[in-house]
Amino acid sequence: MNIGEVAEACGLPAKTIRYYEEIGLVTPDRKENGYRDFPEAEGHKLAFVARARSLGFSIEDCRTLLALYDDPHRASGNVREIVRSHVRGIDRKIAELEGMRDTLNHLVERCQGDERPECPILDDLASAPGIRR
Amino acid sequence: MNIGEVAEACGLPAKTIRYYEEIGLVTPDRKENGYRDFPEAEGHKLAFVARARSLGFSIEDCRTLLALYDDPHRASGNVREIVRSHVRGIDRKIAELEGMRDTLNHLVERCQGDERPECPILDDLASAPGIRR
DNA sequence: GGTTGACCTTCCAGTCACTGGAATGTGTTC
DNA sequence: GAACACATTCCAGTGACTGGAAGGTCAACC
Repeated sequence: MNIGEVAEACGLPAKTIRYYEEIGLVTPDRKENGYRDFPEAEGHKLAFVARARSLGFSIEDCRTLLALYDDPHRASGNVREIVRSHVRGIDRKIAELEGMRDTLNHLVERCQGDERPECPILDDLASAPGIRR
Repeated sequence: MNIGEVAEACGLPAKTIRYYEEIGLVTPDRKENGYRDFPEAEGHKLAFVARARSLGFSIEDCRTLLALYDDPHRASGNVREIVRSHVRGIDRKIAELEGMRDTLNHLVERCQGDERPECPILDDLASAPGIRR
């Protein structure tokens, strides 16, 4: 399979696939003309990585997950722990974003949002702690 | 004020403050010895940016907000619209993360997480669409 | 045989917002 | 004068791509 076909199949841009080869996530063969040639197994790996990336895993996580996928003697407990740890990270990010959103919504509510310059939002940003003397 | 003092006051690392100068967010004076000298107004700007960054605004947003802060003829409606648009972006991110989390939690529930290699999580990742032929 | 156009190749640079480190200069204190 | 904290500049790296230039290959059509 050419890079274009495999890109179409797994939904990743060809550029990204070349990048994945560069960092050693996949290792396609080469045809005589220098074109990459993806055997089925490499196409599967790319689809695997595409799915894992869409679930927010880092490239290094993907590398680890791929290795576990390839290892018939893996323990599913290892996989689950990686996923759980990733979920904890996601939860932290959600909490952080919700904190921001709530603060911002409070500020938006208090701002008239008209032609006048008075603005509680800017006042809040300017009244950051520190500098006060 | 030296960079160290202003860093302490606004809670940003000195490195970050030098970077902010490089990209034109702040323009401290210079003492005879070459050291940066931050007048009070520049310290306020840094605190403003630090607060805005902690609420998730991009550097370019910060630049715009600083300009509005400095403009006595601003319309608070412009500020509010920037913030609202930022909140919409945050909401999109939260929704995306929640989707990931829910999918991952489903997978974790179905995985035994023991010594055996059978793993519904890896099975899911491997059964990504595409490639199927 | 020539030409178009789609596809492929490599390489370099840019993104965002810093962060680390090296090499060097300055200020303060003992 | 030595030690030490603080300051300076400059260069390189992070993560995960993405864009673009310059060129090679292939299939189809005239």
